[in-house]
Amino acid sequence: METRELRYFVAVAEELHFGRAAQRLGIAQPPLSRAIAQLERRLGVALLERTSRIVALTEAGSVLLVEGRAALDAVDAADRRTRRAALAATGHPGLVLVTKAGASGELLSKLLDAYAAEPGAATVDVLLCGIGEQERLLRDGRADVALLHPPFDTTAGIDTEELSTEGQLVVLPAGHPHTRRAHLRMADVTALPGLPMPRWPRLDGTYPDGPGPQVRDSAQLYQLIALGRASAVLPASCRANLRRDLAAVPVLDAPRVTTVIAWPPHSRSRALAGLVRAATRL
Amino acid sequence: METRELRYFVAVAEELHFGRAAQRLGIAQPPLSRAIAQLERRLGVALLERTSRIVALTEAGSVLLVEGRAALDAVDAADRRTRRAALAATGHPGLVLVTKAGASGELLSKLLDAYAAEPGAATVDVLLCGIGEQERLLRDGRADVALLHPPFDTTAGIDTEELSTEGQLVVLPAGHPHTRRAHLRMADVTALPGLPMPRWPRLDGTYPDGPGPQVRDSAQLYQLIALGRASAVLPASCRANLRRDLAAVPVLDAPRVTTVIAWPPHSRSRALAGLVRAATRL
DNA sequence: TGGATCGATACCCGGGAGGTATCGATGCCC
DNA sequence: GGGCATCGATACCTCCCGGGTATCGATCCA
Repeated sequence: METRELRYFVAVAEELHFGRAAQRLGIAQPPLSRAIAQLERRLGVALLERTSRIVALTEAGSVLLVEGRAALDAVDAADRRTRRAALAATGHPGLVLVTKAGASGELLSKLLDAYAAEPGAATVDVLLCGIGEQERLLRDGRADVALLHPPFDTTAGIDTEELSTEGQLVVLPAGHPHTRRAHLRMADVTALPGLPMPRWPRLDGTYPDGPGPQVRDSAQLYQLIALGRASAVLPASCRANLRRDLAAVPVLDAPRVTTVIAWPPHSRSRALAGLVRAATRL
Repeated sequence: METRELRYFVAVAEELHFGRAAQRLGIAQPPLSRAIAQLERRLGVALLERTSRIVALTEAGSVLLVEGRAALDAVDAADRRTRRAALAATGHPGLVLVTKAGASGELLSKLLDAYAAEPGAATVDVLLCGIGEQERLLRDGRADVALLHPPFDTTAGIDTEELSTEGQLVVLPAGHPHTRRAHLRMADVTALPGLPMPRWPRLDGTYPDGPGPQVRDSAQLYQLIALGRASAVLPASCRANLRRDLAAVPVLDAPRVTTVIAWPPHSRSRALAGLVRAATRL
């Protein structure tokens, strides 16, 4: 199976429309039809049910969609990591670390400092991304290492090492009456009148239903809280970089948040090993 | 990057010889040289240092060897799993479970029984393999699920769930004086006079140096122990299927052996989920 | 029933993958 | 040190296959 065939199949399987898929791939529709037919012939498996009106995945087709995406990611990763290895040989950057914007800021800076202090440390580029993207970036080679928060972030097929756990705070507008309390309980902060929890986007970009406002990043979230339109329960380390117009109160019975450092399996990089070692010694 | 290019590169990188690699691939040497040159041109990276006498990997080349193998495994896995999904739709087999011959026999049969008793259980084919092969089989799609014994088996990039831990026994010829003891300690069994620990092959098939006999599987091992040429410390479950002419004594301070059930990440199969569920309920 | 939509088919063209012959460099051996 | 063997690169040819355009055939809708 050639990667070209896989790319074509994934495009059709995602669009469920040969015309649009061909457009996305930058080719005409007939060669795409032929390529898919040939792939099916070679596999000896029907991947798509097609009438002239509707295209649908067979059982085998949906398996190939999932597996094919993973395989394409692996090929992309091989490409990117090879290019980066060549750059590294010419003295260039070392590692790309990816984490969610606003998460574990303090831990991250401590980690970067600790690693930079090691002899022979590589440079570390920090890449901030949205929710749930880290795994993808690790898998297709755009990043070497990530800070994740299981179980919110999935860690399937990724090697991890636990770094820290921390409690959570509720973040409120500065003047809110609850901010005079030393601590609160979840029961106090769910359904605060007028301060609903915000809704974060799912992986596909859509938002769940509910009363809270839609937010895409922590800047939006803080803005909304400052405006008195929302509240949020966040890991304790967010306090370090909280805006002046917000206040935070510990929530005793909120689940503790763990932070792990994660990297793709079978990585042989010395730089990565050093960073992980520095992280576990924090 | 096309899988053909990757296959070609991996062949050359493993042989470090264009002629032999071409032979292995079933093509002539010139197109292979050109394909590698083109791959290097497209990546913009030197992968091989070649004189007319010697071919060596560059730093980037060894990265691509590791990553390329992983990518090819992923492509193979996509192929195999798609084919098997199509078979499954026609009522055919369900899962392939791989484990080391002779290991966790009792656990395995309990697992198979428990799963078979579930409504809608798929058929499970059992595949027995040598040391350290399981990970590969899982990764390239020849198996769906494995029983592993970390830390002896590597579990990088694989999802696992712990099933059991058990102590270890020393296996001795039936008449050996130690077999009258209720239990022993490691100090008693290392360096038993005339009964050295056997040497198992490494991943590449070579054997470490040492006094013990070379063994490739448990049948060979048992034969040698029965002959009074070796002894071995094995998981307690081996007692169930021990030969009559062997005896086993618990070793109190031997490290406990854990058995995990392992499967490739991002598996969506209902059958696999059912098997894992059955396993964790044992 | 006629038109619009959409995948499949027919047919053609060009690039590239693979082959053979040969070159050029390097190490070895007498 | 010169002749030779080894081995990767290059030159050149062929043919297959990937991609394009034109068109067909089926299906849904008005």
